[in-house]
Amino acid sequence: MVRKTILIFAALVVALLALFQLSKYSILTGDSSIETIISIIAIIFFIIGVIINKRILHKEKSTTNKIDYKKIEELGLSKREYEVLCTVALGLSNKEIAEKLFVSESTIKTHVSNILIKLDAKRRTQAIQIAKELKIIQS
Amino acid sequence: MVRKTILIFAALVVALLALFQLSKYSILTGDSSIETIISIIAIIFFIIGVIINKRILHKEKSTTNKIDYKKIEELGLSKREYEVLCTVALGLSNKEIAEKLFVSESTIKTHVSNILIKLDAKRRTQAIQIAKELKIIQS
DNA sequence: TTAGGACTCATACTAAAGTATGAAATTGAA
DNA sequence: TTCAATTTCATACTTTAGTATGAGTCCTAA
Repeated sequence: MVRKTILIFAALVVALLALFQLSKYSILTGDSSIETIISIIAIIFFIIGVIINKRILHKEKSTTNKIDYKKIEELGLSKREYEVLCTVALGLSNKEIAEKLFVSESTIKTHVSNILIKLDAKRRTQAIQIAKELKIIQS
Repeated sequence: MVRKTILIFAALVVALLALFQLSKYSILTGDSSIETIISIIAIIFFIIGVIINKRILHKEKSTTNKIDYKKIEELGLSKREYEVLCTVALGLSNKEIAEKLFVSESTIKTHVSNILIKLDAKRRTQAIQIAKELKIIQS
């Protein structure tokens, strides 16, 4: 993360120094005008600015919307319980969840009860909210 | 939207032309080295690139996460019903909502029933999901 | 092999959610 | 003012959700 940024900036400095030499050479030989050099530099650094900013924002976005799997473990949610939690968040009833996962409704009730305890929720709607706040399900 | 972008780019071109003149002047008078000029230009355009990119992405984000008030009207949800819908999405029970809005629990039940009909949902959890998909509540 | 965790299921219960119906008060626009 | 929509409330009911308890199965790590 930090190393990448350092590398990118190092590359930028090198590119800049190279451009210095190019500009000097160009002026001396008269191959191209100073305006062209400056324009190219401006465009290049404009593009670099856009790219770097996009990467940073993309990283932020991916980290803010990412599911916190560590949290799931910390809460002690089992694989099946997490599965049920996700279907609950989709708005399914216990009966529908039971059919979807090929188990009985009473099994789902047991799972949901355990989920509520582990998430410290009173209702399934509250569990959904808490799960989203804890970033353990998609918001 | 588009006009703003044109204006910004026009300003950039003007700034660039101004820098041309400055660079020429500086070289002639020997006030500063060509390296300094180029560095400044590079930094300025890098920053401009970052700012423009940030604005564009911010605009995208704000439009994708914005609440669709037209949809709320289309669905025929009344002011109070929408209010109840929001509290339901927070995970509150009918009783808690009643206390929060200073009305009886039966009133909330009536509202919720009407909300379910208007959102074509079978349960409140499903209503929350649908409302989020329709972008009429915060996701 | 065995102890514990995860998953399953059932029964019996309480609590909450949701439906249906009717009705009164309020409000805003024509 | 009057009419329609909104908001409010109640009662009686059905359905779904959630709790408590006990128990059987399966799998895995010690």
